[in-house]
Amino acid sequence: MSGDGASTTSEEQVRAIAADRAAFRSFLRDHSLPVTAQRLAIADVVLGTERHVSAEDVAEMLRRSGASAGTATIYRTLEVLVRSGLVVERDFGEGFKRYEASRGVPHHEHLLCSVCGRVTEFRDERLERMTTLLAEAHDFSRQRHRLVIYGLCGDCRRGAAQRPPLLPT
Amino acid sequence: MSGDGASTTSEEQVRAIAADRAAFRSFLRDHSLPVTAQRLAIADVVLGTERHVSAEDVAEMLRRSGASAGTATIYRTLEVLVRSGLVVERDFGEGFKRYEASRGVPHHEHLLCSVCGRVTEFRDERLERMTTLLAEAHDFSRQRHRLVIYGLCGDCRRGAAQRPPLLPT
DNA sequence: GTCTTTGCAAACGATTTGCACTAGC
DNA sequence: GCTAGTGCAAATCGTTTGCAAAGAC
Repeated sequence: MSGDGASTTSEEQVRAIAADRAAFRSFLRDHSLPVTAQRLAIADVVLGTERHVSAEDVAEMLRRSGASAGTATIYRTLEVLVRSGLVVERDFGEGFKRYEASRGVPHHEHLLCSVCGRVTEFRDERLERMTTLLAEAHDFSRQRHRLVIYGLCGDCRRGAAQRPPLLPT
Repeated sequence: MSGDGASTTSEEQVRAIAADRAAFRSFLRDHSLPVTAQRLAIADVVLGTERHVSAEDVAEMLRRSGASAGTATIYRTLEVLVRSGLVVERDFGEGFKRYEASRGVPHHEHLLCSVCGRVTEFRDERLERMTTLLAEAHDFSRQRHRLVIYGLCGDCRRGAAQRPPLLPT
């Protein structure tokens, strides 16, 4: 589980991404949904990055890769990706949604850098248990929870990256 | 710290609310901001409830109390209230913001009922410490955090309140 | 060929802003 | 009276939807 910045794409990740792409094609077929060039291009972009991308990021990344798709198509395809379970929708209270390849990874928390917008993930078992107990203590049945820690990432604290979130390579 | 539902307004709360209203007037004077009827009406509504209200809720509550203010004024006044420190802005990822009287209460977490929209607050010291440590472990300087636990409140679990969030009395 | 997707443009909901008018102080 | 606030309407932003043309199977 790594951040949004450095794209240290390991052998293993390459395999995981390829698997996800194949899974999406299967999902489309299994649900009798046409496999269109746009859907594949959008899936490639979202499944191919570690980043937590916005719909606008996706449009930008498509443009860079030569492909393109209308705004409506991007949103509609992101919805399909979410339904397929390959992508998770996130709302960090920034005024827009972000989408993250789920990679079959269990629930995890997020650190959001207030300066560069970089998102880092981490998982903590104690937190899982704690939220269940806290909910119970207040007569709630916990369904899910969301923890976001806002702060400065290492780079920004050291004055390195004062720039806006870098789009992926 | 109680929920949004039952308005068990205790003696102490009445005093706290009165104090907040006075504090807002002082804030306006101290900053050479005109004390207008609209500002006071909006402050009364937001400071006078335990609920986490949306801008629309405020409009509705104003209407009920006989007062009224344009949408723009509501948003502009909410901003002043937030700047004064008497009110805190919240985003639970619902597509709109909520505002909560801060009452000088320290940071706390929220439980949000997926059925009736009720919000319950709680505070947990371990969580405060834990988030700082978690951030450090990932080379982040923690500024603040936000935890929301989504689930079913007791009433909704028992099938009691299937209705939308009740506006306050 | 039939049925779904696509893309554009219009529609949306929450929030913000421009500007003539009104009200604090 | 001078300055700041108010209200309305228009504008904005992210996202959704209607609909004719285009593409998957």
